[in-house]
Amino acid sequence: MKYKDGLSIGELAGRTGLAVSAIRYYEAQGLIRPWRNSGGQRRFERADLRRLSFVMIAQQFGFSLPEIRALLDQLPGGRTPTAGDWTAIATEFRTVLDARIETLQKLRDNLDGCIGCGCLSLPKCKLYNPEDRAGTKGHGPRYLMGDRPEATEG
Amino acid sequence: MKYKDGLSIGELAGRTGLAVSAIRYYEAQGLIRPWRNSGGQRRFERADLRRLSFVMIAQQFGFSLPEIRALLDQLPGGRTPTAGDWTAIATEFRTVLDARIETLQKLRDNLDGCIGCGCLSLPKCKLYNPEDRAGTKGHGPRYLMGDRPEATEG
DNA sequence: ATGCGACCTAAACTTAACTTTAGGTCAAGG
DNA sequence: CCTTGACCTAAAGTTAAGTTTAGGTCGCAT
Repeated sequence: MKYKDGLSIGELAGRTGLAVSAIRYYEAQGLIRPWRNSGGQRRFERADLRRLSFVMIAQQFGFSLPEIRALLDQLPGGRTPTAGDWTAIATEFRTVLDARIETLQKLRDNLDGCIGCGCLSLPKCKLYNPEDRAGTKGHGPRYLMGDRPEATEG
Repeated sequence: MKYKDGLSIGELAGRTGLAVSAIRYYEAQGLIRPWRNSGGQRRFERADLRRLSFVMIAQQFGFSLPEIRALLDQLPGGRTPTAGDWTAIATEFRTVLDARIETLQKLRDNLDGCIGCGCLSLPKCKLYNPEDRAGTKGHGPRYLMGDRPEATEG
């Protein structure tokens, strides 16, 4: 198959290491927009290799497909993205990554403090709601590593 | 209800911020082992507050319930865990955390390099299989951010 | 002793991110 | 022309980590 005709889904799968079914799923989620040839088969641009690779990397960082889609939607619509287009996204990406590293470091430091003092459950323990990730379901506050501040220890 | 009689599941839920259904689920997964009163209702030790808090923290760090269970299984069986018992687990925990932070930093640094050079898809890009988390399903290697090393860029 | 909220079990439902299956079509080689 | 593997769609299945529902029981205050 000539490059001008685009890549088949199997070729894309071979290049990226993704399963064919996963690529179809990504299309259904709006992460990628192949066109169809006369026979109804998907055809992809070479730039889609980069798009899919970005999806894979972002997933490793814990991004959900909708989040990744939001990032990809910033790429230009009418033309093949340039290195500059990708750099803009990578920069945004990096900001999130920096924040995540910082959060982990803070958590680790709190844990260090708790190892040192052996508390791990008392109100003075700093491991209270360190990150809001787990509390996003509307269940109210969660009191970590033991009792609530006003509770007495038995 | 007196403390000697243990805590009810509702009390435990109120203290930890967890849903009652979640606590029952954790029991089903072997993370916690309440006894039953004469009427068949669950009764928990106060030490279980700490156990559940640990579960919540470990989840924030991305641990799965089976992984958390493996950690908790290291606690002594016959007696209430001491601060020292918890410290041993927290130390192990910290090791994993350090490794995770280091991985993220490496990834970020690779991303930095790519922002600088604008490659983001060429074989020289370092963002190849940076972490094995995504590749644990037996799908073979995944080639990130574009083409495989031997592929020609079009 | 009675009513009501807290509790019980079992089973079905939920979401994300896919894979698998079933039944058919396309495309390229011999 | 014919076969065969790659491709198509739609729908059902999968896993983790729970929640929700349905139908009943417990326990405590009045």
